[in-house]
Amino acid sequence: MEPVNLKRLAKELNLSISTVSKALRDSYEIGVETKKKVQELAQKLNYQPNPHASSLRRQKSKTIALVIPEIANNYFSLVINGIESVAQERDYHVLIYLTHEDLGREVSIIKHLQGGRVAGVLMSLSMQTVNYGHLFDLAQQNTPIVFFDRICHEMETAKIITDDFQSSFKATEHLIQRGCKDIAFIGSSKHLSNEDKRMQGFIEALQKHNIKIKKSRIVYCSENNASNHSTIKKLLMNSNRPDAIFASIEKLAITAYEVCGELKIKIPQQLKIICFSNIATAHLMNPPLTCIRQPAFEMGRQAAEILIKNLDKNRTFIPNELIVVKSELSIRSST
Amino acid sequence: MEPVNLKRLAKELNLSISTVSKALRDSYEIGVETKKKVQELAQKLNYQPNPHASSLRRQKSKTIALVIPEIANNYFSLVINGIESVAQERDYHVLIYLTHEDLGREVSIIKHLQGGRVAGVLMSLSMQTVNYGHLFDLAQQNTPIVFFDRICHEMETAKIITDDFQSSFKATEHLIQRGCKDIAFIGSSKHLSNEDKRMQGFIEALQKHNIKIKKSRIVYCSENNASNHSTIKKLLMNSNRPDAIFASIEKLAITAYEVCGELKIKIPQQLKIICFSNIATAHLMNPPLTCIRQPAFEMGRQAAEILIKNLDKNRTFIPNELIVVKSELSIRSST
DNA sequence: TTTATTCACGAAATCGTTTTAGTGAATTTT
DNA sequence: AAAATTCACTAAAACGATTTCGTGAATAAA
Repeated sequence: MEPVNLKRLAKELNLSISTVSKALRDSYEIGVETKKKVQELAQKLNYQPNPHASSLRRQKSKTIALVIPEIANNYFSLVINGIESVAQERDYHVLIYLTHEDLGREVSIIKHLQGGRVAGVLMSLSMQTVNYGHLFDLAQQNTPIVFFDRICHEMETAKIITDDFQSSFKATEHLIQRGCKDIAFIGSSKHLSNEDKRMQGFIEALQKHNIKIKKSRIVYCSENNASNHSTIKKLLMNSNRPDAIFASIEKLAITAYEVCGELKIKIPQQLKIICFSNIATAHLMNPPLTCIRQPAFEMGRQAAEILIKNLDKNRTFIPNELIVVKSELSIRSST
Repeated sequence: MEPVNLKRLAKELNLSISTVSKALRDSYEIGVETKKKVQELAQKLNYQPNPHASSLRRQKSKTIALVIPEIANNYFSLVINGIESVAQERDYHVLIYLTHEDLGREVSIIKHLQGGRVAGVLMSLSMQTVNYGHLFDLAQQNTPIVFFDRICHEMETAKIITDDFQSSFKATEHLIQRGCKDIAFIGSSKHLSNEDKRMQGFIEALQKHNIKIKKSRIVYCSENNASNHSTIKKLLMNSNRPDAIFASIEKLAITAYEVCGELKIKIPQQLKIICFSNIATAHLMNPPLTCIRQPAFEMGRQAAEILIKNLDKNRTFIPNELIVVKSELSIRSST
């Protein structure tokens, strides 16, 4: 079966390849009659331009890469929804890559992206990412990166975050108002930009209410579920355990629920739990989980929109910009 | 900054482009000394072959498309995890497309894929997909499709499913053993392959236990959450409501939980609920949800493996094959 | 010693599109 | 009437990698 490409269309219409190409892009150089003929035949034969040829010639592709730590995660799933909705509107394509919170994989993925496979990158850093050499390399090769949620402050580009500090502050105050005097903050990684803000918000809220900050109440977990479980269990088995847990990510709150089940600790009577989360069934949990809902979809949309707008303008460098989308506190029975 | 491509490497080493190309692919035509030199320089300059040029020339790309109905869904998230793990091993890239359960979008996405953008497609049909013209078109253009979960029986290719009939049968028997005499089956779409199997399993289990099958107890919902809510509410507000609900998908079970909350129906005392689901917090729900866990990750892996294996062998047609991966019943307090 | 074969490499075509630089003919301007 | 401009189109050169077909030199076989 003969392929349907420009050559085929040209031959069939007794025109040159360039005429056909221009006719399809509605160029002023081509007569209206000819244009119509070409477009009709293209339609009829269901001509689809070869994206590789096009990308090669134009030195840019209508493809962006999405690099995220994991996908079995409500936040990132919703982000993808937002990104995909913009991509589909704008006729862009989205490649997906998972780092699994592993710096090695992140580096290797970014390296693969250096060949010009994609026009731009949307990214949320892995927990382990402490230096940004690979990202600077990519940017230097004229592939712009837009960060969301777990951003890289050191790079000049657009970054979409939520109001981590404010939300964390508010959440902590909420716990204090509920009578908590000894709150533990459980974070996922010392290196992440948003973690840091969340911790700061937590600390400042305590300070404002004259609650002493104990170092032992700030616990960092890892990307390993089993070790997180034992870390939290150790925290809660102690005779003077905290009266509340503020988990910076959903996964840790879930682990905390599990540990409470094992240790027969009653939520919220003996321990209140709050966390940043986009879990869809928070209101159906036992007890319903109070959470700070991040505007995941909106963050995905904004990140994609900024990146694509710049790409469409042939900008290879994206101006520094920090966009903050507000999170929302949903108070439920766990606090 | 000069780009790092074959021309650049060739110039720097005083070799021809073809020699460099062959050296990098470890061709027998090139001397060991030269090979080493070339590979070292490539390493040093961090040469990354241009994927578009390569794809254009070879008339195939190391990219596959994943077309799924939605992503904010635990099943599909886990499937992606499986697919991505294989893709990363095999050095393939994954484009992601969402149909949002909409046939129009599905058709448009598949059409876009006809230009040879991808070497193959992994797919789960939308709820609305009743005819398969667009898919046959794609297959005819030598782009193989592997289906998973929501498959198209009419096409000759590989299909990965779970044992929907068996699992459904078992789940129904479980409800019967728990004393249920009037079970309602809530399905998501009449058109889906797996829905049908699940319904069959449900019916045969009832038949085996001599329970009369009432047509009114088989309810079909849609892709619209609000209308599903009122459908289920209507079912449960009735004075002679069923004593159990078997939801074919997670979303419907969640809606059922919500309706029970509104109507103050106690689960499992007044109504038992069971469903196909991959929700990570099923054990933390109130009450913990009994569910049939589909082997999502494994299904994703297998689908990707079959597709990629065939692509690597330059096969454009994938032999008919039906692979069944077993689901697992997790009994919890909701039944 | 002559002929074949292997070795190590290069020239050039090719993939399908885009784009620059024309080219005659028709039309308009001077 | 000559010159300039517009119109509608074409030829051909990219883009970067792959691959076929050579080609001289060195080695092996006759």
